[in-house]
Amino acid sequence: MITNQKLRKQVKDEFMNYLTLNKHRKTPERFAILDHIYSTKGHFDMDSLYNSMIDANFRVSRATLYNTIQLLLDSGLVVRHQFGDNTAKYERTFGNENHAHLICTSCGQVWETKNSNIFTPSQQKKIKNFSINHYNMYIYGLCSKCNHTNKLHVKKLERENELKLDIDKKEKIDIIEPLI
Amino acid sequence: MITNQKLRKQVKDEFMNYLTLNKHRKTPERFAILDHIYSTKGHFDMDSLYNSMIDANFRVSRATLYNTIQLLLDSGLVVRHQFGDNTAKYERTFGNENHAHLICTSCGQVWETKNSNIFTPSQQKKIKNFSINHYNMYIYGLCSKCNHTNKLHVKKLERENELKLDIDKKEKIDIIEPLI
DNA sequence: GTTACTGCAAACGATTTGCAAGTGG
DNA sequence: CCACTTGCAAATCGTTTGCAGTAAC
Repeated sequence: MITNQKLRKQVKDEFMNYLTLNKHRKTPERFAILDHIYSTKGHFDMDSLYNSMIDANFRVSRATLYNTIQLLLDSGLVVRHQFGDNTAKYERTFGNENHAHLICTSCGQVWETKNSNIFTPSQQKKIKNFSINHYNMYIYGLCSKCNHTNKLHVKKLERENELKLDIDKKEKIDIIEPLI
Repeated sequence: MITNQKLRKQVKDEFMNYLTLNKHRKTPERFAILDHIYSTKGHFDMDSLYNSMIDANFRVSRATLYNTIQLLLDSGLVVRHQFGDNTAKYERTFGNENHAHLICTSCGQVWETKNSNIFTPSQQKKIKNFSINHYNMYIYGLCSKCNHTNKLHVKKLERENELKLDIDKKEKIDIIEPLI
């Protein structure tokens, strides 16, 4: 288990290399943003990053945040997600387990799977003419709470409409039954 | 092999059911939009959908397109993607092979894999307390063209900087070597 | 010193919303 | 004929950009 202190040093070195190689300047803002991102786990958006940096008494403009996040994406230290809404979410690349995202289409909450080895090396070999850097997997469905509510809702609607769902619809609903 | 004619009828019936069940009105705009989407394959965004409907001599407002696409998402007939940029892309759910998306982080082009059975039933069982409706897989990396350009670029930068990449960086670059 | 970077505010563009007119049930 | 839906235009909101001042190199 790598310590957070060590990880922060490693990614700083990595970023330093990236900036040197690509002839970008090493400003305090850039390292502060990287370090800030790597001092917490989980997802964040630009607004929460901005607020959390201000709260930590580090004055930085939104323009600089957007500028820097692009460098972090390019250097592979941060990944970008976009779930249901139109606000981009970001996540540090290292120090997180390999995981897929579970997005509830009803309440919008996002969960993560633990240690999902969905993408094995043998499967990677199948993909020709493309060199993989990283991947994101988004699984849409209903969380247990919404699934429960939804089933009651569908039943209610069926009754109200005195209408039976056709075969296609039935198959679809079968798919979204809870998996033990 | 299902004919496109038959598929269009099926999804229309499905949409009809959805609208009935949820007490939404069956307007000509809604069915025209669905049918328009299911008469072509591939990705589209709201702007291209709007223009292509106008070209097909069907006057519809953007407000109605956004309204209707939400119903189509809710009914599961259309899926939404958001790749690198901040424009949502959409895709019809049925009549497409099960595929993952390959996104080149350099040129931004998007490819699809054919018949990728990445997500097997046994893997689905691992996910507890979540009922899966559908999933999207986004694989980021470099297409063969950009990968070639990038390797030359990195070599050039290394020479210019008289700098060897450290171990971490080396490992990372290994990952993005072409896979046969 | 030169040039890239920062911060600010204004611009941008995709999406959403308010409201009057239209139409499905 | 009621109220949901459409179309239009204005509003919204995340993100990008232009520009003047600042700092990395």
